[in-house]
Amino acid sequence: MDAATLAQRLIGQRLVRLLDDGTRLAGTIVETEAYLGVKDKAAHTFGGRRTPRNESMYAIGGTAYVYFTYGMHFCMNVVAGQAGDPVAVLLRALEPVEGLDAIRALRTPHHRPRKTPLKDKDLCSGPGRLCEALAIGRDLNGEDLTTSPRMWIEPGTTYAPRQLVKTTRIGISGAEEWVDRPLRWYVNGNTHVSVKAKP
DNA sequence: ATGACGATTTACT
DNA sequence: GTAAATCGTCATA
Repeated sequence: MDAATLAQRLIGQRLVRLLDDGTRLAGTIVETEAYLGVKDKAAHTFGGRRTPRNESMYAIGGTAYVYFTYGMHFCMNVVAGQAGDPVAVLLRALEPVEGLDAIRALRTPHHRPRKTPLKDKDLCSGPGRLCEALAIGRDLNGEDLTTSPRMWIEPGTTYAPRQLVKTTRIGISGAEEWVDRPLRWYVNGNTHVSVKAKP
């Protein structure tokens, strides 16, 4: 499937994470971005670049591509294409629905004390935040979401196409003519979305 | 071996 | 709004 189609279909579905201790965490996907592979200047695989880091983008659709960035955050993608076609969808925000207490704890590590308690809308509103919230790290890179006992996708809330906002992607200022391509989708009015488009 | 740079988040002014 | 935090990765040498 192409990444733009998958990005829209993932909105409303539920990302589920089962921790080793049996805790079940989950959130409804409310914001996604499509990365179109070798032709997309914003994608890690632009021009066919293939390295140990982005290797799982070349895997079959349904694989997780988890990478580390800015020296401190993870981001998670769902690979969209056939094996060898490195297109994927970045998950940018979830509306947390299961395991809120555990999620809050994961988002408040002891080495990073908080001045004020986190509001619900700040728990999973960003690609780095949602990975921290669901304990998604290196060990889940390359995970097959269609068979994994640790992380998978379930049906969730159904949103009509007209409830989705289609706009530009975030954090890709160096991508030249791809900067303005509308390849980000989010649920209109949902408070857990990371960055809203200008009205 | 080295250096520049992130598909970001947080706190502070 | 601005800036700091923080380090794995990759291209260059």
